[in-house]
Amino acid sequence: MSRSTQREDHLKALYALGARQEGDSDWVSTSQMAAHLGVKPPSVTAMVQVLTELGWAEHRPYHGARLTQAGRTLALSLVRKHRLWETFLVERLGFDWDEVHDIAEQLEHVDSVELVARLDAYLGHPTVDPHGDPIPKADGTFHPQRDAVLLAQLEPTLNCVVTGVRGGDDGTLSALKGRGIGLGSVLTAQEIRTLPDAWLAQLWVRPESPTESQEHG
Amino acid sequence: MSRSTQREDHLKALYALGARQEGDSDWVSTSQMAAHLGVKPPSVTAMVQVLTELGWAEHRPYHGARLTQAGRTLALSLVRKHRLWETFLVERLGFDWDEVHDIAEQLEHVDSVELVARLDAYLGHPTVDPHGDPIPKADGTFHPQRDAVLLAQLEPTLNCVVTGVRGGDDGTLSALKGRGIGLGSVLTAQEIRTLPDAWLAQLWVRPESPTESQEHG
DNA sequence: ATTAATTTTTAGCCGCGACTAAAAATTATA
DNA sequence: TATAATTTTTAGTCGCGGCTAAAAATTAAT
Repeated sequence: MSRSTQREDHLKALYALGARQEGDSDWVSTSQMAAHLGVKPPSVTAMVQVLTELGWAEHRPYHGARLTQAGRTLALSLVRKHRLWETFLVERLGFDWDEVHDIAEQLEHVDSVELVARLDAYLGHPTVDPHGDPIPKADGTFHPQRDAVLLAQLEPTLNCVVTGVRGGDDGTLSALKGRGIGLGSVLTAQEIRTLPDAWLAQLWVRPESPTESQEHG
Repeated sequence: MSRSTQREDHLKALYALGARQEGDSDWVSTSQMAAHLGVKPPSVTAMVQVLTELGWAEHRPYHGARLTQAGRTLALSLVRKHRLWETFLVERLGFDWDEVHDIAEQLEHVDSVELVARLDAYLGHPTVDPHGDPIPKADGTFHPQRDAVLLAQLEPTLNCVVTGVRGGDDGTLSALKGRGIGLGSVLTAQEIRTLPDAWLAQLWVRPESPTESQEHG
């Protein structure tokens, strides 16, 4: 791998752990990042200092790190690549949605703007990936998830349709598949009560009326 | 990039520089490899020793290195991945054949046997890549180039059809494109006499009768 | 057959990105 | 508020894969 892969992974971790918005309440601790990346905290401290020198992050010692605007833009381009490749793997190569994360993790580090542009066009400029997560546009903007809420926040009398899975580690994804739950799955209010608590904070759903049911294609 | 990318690149260099066949006349010098890879000879010596420890190469000091059977198998799988990705980039994403080398160079290091298998199937199990080079099968065997000869060896009265380009550096490829020469191009005997000498040893062609002409799709 | 020129290897160094152990700062508790 | 527990940073080391400079082997030339 190119030597900048590690930097990109730290940048993505910073983004993924909540440093998404501007503001002063979104600092991420080095130990959080370390846990996320599977390395030890001192390694993160060192890398965060590199990111700071590159102008991609700022670091308040003993307090945390967060992305600069430049860093956020870069992180978004990585997320974009990741989700476009996942879409390719599922829609064109026929992978299941719980198999693609590790491969996309490698593909996202391939460096070619032309490649990303052509892949995007080839896939028909998709706005969401196979997990239901939105795909940032080339300019860094999103099509936001419309009307979606986390299952934990759904009123307990409502049915819903699954529109995405937060996080996306393969363990959860294959567990969901084992229960027959995927993008577009309809969950009834009763059914929801049988689900493990851990999933309630991970499933994005679009609410429906208590009685209504809906097909998906 | 994963740390083994460098090892893979050295392995490919060893393969590319003629250590393809079994035998005792195909030793490759470390300086040859160094020039090919854009590094200095001592770096190659060190890496060749690593490959030797892994059982992928053998090294006779001051004489050269060559692949073991295991190393050759691995090198072939890299060539296979490279050429499958080139095929994808040209046939599916619409790249020109002179633009894809660097991108495929990165894609070939993505590690997933399942991905290669599915990509191969998606492309319809192609036997040659966009440069006309044969794509090794998963078991390491080739469909050999049928009836092809280098243009330098063609009898000067014969017309021919271009079936491949040896080497494949982007400079030559775009120069060829500038002259309107690509896979399937028909070259007449007169036309051939106008070509730069350097190309005669790089173009694979299938001979035709002196008068016959042929379409290509 | 020596000696000279070239090639290759060895020796020693550097930057990157991990690590452990120890020091410093912060947060929690008494 | 003073002290204890925790978190974070600093200090120092290591492996990888490059590098340069010097030594060793090979090849060429006298």
